[in-house]
Amino acid sequence: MSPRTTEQNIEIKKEKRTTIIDAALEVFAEKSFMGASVSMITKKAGISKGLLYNYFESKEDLLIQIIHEGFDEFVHVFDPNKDGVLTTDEFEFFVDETFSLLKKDLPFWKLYFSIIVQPAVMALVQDKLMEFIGPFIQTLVEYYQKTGVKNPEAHAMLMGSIMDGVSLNYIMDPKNYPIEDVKKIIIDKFK
Amino acid sequence: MSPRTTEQNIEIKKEKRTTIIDAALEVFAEKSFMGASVSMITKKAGISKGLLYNYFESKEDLLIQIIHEGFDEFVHVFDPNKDGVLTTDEFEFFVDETFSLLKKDLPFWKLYFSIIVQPAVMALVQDKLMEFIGPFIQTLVEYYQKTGVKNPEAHAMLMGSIMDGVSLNYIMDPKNYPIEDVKKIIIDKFK
Amino acid sequence: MSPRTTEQNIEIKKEKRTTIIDAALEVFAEKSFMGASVSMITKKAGISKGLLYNYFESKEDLLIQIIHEGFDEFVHVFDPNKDGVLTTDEFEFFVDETFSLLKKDLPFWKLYFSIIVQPAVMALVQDKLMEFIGPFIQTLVEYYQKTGVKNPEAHAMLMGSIMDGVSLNYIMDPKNYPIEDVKKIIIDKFK
Amino acid sequence: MSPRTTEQNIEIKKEKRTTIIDAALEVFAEKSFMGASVSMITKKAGISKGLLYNYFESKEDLLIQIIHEGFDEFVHVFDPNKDGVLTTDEFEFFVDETFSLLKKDLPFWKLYFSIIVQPAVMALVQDKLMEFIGPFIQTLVEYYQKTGVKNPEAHAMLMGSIMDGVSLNYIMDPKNYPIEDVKKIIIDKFK
DNA sequence: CATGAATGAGATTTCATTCAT
DNA sequence: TATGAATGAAATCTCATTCAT
Repeated sequence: MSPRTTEQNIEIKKEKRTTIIDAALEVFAEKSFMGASVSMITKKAGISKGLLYNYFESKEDLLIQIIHEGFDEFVHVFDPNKDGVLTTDEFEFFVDETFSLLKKDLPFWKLYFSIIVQPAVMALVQDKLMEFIGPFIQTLVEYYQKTGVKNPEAHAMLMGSIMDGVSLNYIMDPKNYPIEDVKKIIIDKFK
Repeated sequence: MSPRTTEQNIEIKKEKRTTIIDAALEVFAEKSFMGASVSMITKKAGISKGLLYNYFESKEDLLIQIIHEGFDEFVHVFDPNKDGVLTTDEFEFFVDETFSLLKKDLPFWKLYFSIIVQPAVMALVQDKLMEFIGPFIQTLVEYYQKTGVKNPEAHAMLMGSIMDGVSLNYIMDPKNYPIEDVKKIIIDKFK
Repeated sequence: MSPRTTEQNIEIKKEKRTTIIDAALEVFAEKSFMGASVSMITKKAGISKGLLYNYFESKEDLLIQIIHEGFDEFVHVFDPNKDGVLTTDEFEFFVDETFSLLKKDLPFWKLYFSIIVQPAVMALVQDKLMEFIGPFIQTLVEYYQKTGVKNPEAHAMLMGSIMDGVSLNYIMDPKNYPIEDVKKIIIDKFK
Repeated sequence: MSPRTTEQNIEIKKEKRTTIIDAALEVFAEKSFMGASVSMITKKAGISKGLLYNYFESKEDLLIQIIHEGFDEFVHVFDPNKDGVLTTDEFEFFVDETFSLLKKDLPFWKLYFSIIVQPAVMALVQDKLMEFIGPFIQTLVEYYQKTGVKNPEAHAMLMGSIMDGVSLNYIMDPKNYPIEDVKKIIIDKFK
């Protein structure tokens, strides 16, 4: 039996880590952070309880890492224009891309919404979320400044709220929510 | 000598019940249902743990009663027009009234949003919520049918989603959210 | 409103006391002493919890008084012959009377059997029970000495055990237990 | 380094399970099911409260498993003749074996008697008990039919009651109960 | 004499986390 | 790296008892 190479070990670790995160995401989405137990997660991941603690320091740490990585990936994917100022076409792309990302990782966004409505849990990931949401809103503010509406800040806030509201309703019932029609109306009215 | 009269006891019960519900609402709003403990609630209410169970059968029962009473009151207050069809003026009133109610009972609506994103908790109050949300959406659909837009269902869904999104953002930071400006934009664009 | 006379008050107290004991007996019989709660008893008796403590010092005291009174009454009724020595006819009467008493107060005897199999509860009423059971067995020993069997002590123990065994099975299912036939066999074989 | 082997874990589980059951049996025998607390059991077993729930779903489940296994073992040991019909010699063996089993596991039979006198607890194990007691009585009925007594059913019931009564008295005070002499009288009179 | 709201200790149960292997 | 038995703190809930009225 030759020992595993370092590369193989790293690969194995990465895969197992992903397995755990995926399982945790599903359980968190269903039960929320407080309602999910470590047992549920390890059972779903098909690993022992002890092993989870080789990868994450605690249940809280697991949550934090999930959120951090989720948003890092999000920011990576979602940045239509490096300078942060949107053209009208980019605004359309922006709306489109947001809902497209939603579909790709429903459990993550379910977790996101369950976190933001729980101050006690929100505190754990507040910084990371702000790091992401801040520029997002800022980009919108600048966009509406450019379009010349009277109250760009309120427009940006509303637009952000709409994205939240539509996302929230979509993830609760993706099958029946008329996301495409809704998207068209949004773009039509808010571009 | 003589025992407390029945009237006195009823009065005591009513008041204490309200005390408990108010305390529970605050704790639920802060920690969500799963994250709130009965100890936290009774401590905030200034009573012993045991006493809560003189008033509510269980923590679940407490939640259910809070939700039921909250929505019963809501429906009582919020009914712009008995026939369920809105005029444009009533639509304005409708938007206005929604946000006005929000302000009156922030903890209740925080609880509401923390529930709808937790399937396991949502199941406990699903029926009651649907009883309330169904007609709400239906009223919007009928309104948009009357205004003659191309896709009234999608408009209604979007409008409902917007109310959710704005409410969600408002309750998370009522001080800084430009609710009045946002309301004007909504009415302007969606009436 | 003239005040109640002392006699009336004593009468009322006695009746209420009986009401409580009867209720307690039923609940104890169904749930056993440990499984019965004071609430169950007061509910069944139709009184407040506080009132029970006007009549009995504690749940334990209630049990003790029930047992004491039950056996005092039993001894009062059940004493075929003052000198404690049975004739054959009296032996028949003795068996007959035992089962007859059983029928008259099933809950009491259910309680009795649930107590004797619980050392921790038995300790509370041990003395009273022994006060009653001792002479009972002694009478049987003397009877079998008189009949000239080889081992009167063992006969007496067996006879006592039989009375227990039959009683136990009878109270568990009075409708279906062939108590009359069984009695005949006992008298036939053990007189 | 390497985790415990599956065999080791199975071994540990089996032993600990036995430890818990033995402790529970002692506590149940002393306090009865309702009067025994999980704390008492785990303290006697020398384990933490939490661990009991790795082995049994609940206190009720613990009781049920004890009863099931107890009777399964009993039926295994106690089956004088496969065809279920006793000869006179087998009847003697039957009586003998019953009391012999009693001696081997006093706490179990104490538990048994404390259960049958508590309807609320009896309900939990009713089925299992009937599964065992039914054939037992049936075998006796057939035996007395064969001996040609007038009322075989009553004889069988009485015989069952006697076994109960003697057992009950024996387990309450094994040191002083003249079990051998009593056995002889039973066999003499009821064979 | 009578009520039942209230308490607090303790019951059953859950669960994040540790650790021997 | 991986296991899962084990812990202990804390959760939900029960209940005998007290006490203001």
